[in-house]
Amino acid sequence: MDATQLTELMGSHDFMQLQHQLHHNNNNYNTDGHNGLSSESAEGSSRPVRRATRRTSQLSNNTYDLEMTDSSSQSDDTSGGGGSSNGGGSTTNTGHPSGCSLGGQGPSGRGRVQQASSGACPSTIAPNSTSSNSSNANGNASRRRKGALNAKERNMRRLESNERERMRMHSLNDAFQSLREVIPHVEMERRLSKIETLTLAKNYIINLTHIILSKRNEEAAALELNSGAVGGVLLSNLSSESGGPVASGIPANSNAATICFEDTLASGGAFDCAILAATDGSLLNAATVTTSPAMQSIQSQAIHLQTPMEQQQQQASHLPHHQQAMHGHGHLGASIQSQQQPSLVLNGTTSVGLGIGIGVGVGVGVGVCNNAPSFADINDNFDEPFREFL
DNA sequence: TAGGCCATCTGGTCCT
DNA sequence: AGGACCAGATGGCCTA
Repeated sequence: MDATQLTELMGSHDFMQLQHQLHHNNNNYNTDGHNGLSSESAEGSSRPVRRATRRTSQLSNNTYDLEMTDSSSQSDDTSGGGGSSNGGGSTTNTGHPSGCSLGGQGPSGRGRVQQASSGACPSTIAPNSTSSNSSNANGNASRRRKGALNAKERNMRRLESNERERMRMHSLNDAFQSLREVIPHVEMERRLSKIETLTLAKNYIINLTHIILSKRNEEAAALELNSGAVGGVLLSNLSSESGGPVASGIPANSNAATICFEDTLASGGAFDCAILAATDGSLLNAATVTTSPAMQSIQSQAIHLQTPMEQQQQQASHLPHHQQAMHGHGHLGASIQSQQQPSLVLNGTTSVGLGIGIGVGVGVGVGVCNNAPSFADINDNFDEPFREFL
């Protein structure tokens, strides 16, 4: 499937299909904790094959002369990226004759947590060796001899820095791989690139957000029809941190709202908040969107929060009904448009009461929902993901 | 062969 | 002071 097809698919917002494809991809892509780089994951994918060789430690083949006195001279020999790595297809550092491995570093490791054996891998770094050397010298660096010793230590530090950087990048790549595994995407001949992964993740989040809003709008409409109550969801427990979504970047008269929901997908209870757009007609029609179980779960939670009590509390805000309206939904009919409050917080830590109502609701034009400022005023790229996948 | 993507090295800067 | 972070440089691998 090429990028054009991806674009079309994303344009359809058929997340059920995406979810299906996600499952399919999860079966195809390597998830063995090796960053999807093993050769097994390379079936039909060239990148994993290539990167399988990259994952091997360059240090395994680097023959740093720690006795050299000029670190700049060694850099000429060791720079050049993957070129110095072994050409093996294994992910287990087969390049080193002694089988030394710097791989297997967990993504959670930060900094130097790898304890390499300098004895078994003379050309690799013993990450703590320097510190131990320093400790052997009673930590008195000022008394170190200048000249060759410093150059030697510089080389060692450079090697350590290289290893840390390598591990850091590995962790980053592991995170990318984790992201690939949780976002639905269509099957491709190759693995998603980093930029594709980020773009898709962003779009996915935005679409999820829209789905929640759409669902909420429908529910609000239903409640109004049944009881005549004012639609809307109480904004509860909205984070009021100064750097939070509400306080940052949303004009007081903007239609933008903030939604915070428990991330049921990946973060295990973390609270993800996203700034939502007031509708400008770009919102999805929920009836046309099928969602993944996780998304449906989110939606059900959203519905659950729409209680009459919450509606009453919203009414207590004394905001005119039409001013409480955040936006209308282009697909839901005029009777609903002036009663949408696309603010939904499922969880959080700090209540700010009428956060949305104050920060967002006030000043929204009456009955001009579709013409009101949208999130695009805040983020010009907001709508763009819906027009084009990548 | 050009371009895309990537891993790694490297030196500078920021942060604790 | 040392580690994290960042961006530039370099070169390999792959596809069109």
